[in-house]
Amino acid sequence: MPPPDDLPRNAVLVLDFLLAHGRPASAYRILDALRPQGIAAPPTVYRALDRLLARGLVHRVESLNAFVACARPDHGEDNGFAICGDCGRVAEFSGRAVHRALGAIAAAQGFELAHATIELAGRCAACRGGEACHG
Amino acid sequence: MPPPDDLPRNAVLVLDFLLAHGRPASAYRILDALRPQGIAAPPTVYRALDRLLARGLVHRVESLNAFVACARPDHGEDNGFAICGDCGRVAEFSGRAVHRALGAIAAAQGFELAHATIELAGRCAACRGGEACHG
DNA sequence: CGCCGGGGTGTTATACCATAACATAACCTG
DNA sequence: CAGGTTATGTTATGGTATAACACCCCGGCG
Repeated sequence: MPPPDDLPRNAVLVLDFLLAHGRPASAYRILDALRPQGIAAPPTVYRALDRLLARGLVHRVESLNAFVACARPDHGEDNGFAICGDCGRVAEFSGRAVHRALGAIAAAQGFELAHATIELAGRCAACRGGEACHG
Repeated sequence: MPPPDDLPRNAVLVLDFLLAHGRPASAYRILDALRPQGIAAPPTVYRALDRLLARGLVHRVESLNAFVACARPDHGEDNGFAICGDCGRVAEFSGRAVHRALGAIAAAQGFELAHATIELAGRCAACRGGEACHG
């Protein structure tokens, strides 16, 4: 079930902008860019982004508080980004690649690794066990 | 050169709070907690956090916009966090562990993996080559 | 002593990121 | 047409982060 192309108008506007932009953009940057097309307030942008995120057509880049068009929508869910501090472009790589070797990824791409952020979200063993763990 | 303990007063207050807190806290959460100790404005907290981050005594958790005391300051720089969506606690693991197998980490800890965020920051091959790449 | 300098701090104001809450419009369907 | 659903518009607000400037303490030094 590939993502159907029946995206609402605003989602299309946002996605087209991100694709043309070629690097991550903050929601407010998107907002400014789309004002001429009638987008006037933050919630409009965030709603469009929510749809696109749900379809896996864009990703959120946590360390930038920004959003980027997915380079390869056939990817899995847990992707990585190699974020260039100079040009702001990102190289997206599959989460499976992480199983290989994180260090090798950077080296193979000629990427000078300054900092890696790795975050897993879910539920810990204690909480899965049904115990009250908020103490 | 282990980090000397000559931390300024405010950094000590923030670090002590984070250690006692046992999980990530936002800067404003810290601010609220330390008002009784005379901390009154955001910049005070952020300055203290900057010092602690520089010494590796706390880490920033990007996906939460929050900060957590480093569980093991002997770690390397690029650590990962397994963030429990229920209790908010994080398990910190060494970046080297990522070289093993990300999936195995979650399974071994009994952590139910909902989402992984992997971000590398640095400079891409193009920018390292000295080319103008901001086009 | 008087001067200077730097680090740490305090304070105000502001910019940026994100969402709650509510109103409206378009559309399909019975 | 009535009623539901989805998308959108609008206002207001809350959460995150930093710029800019003033102040104080303390130590070196003429």
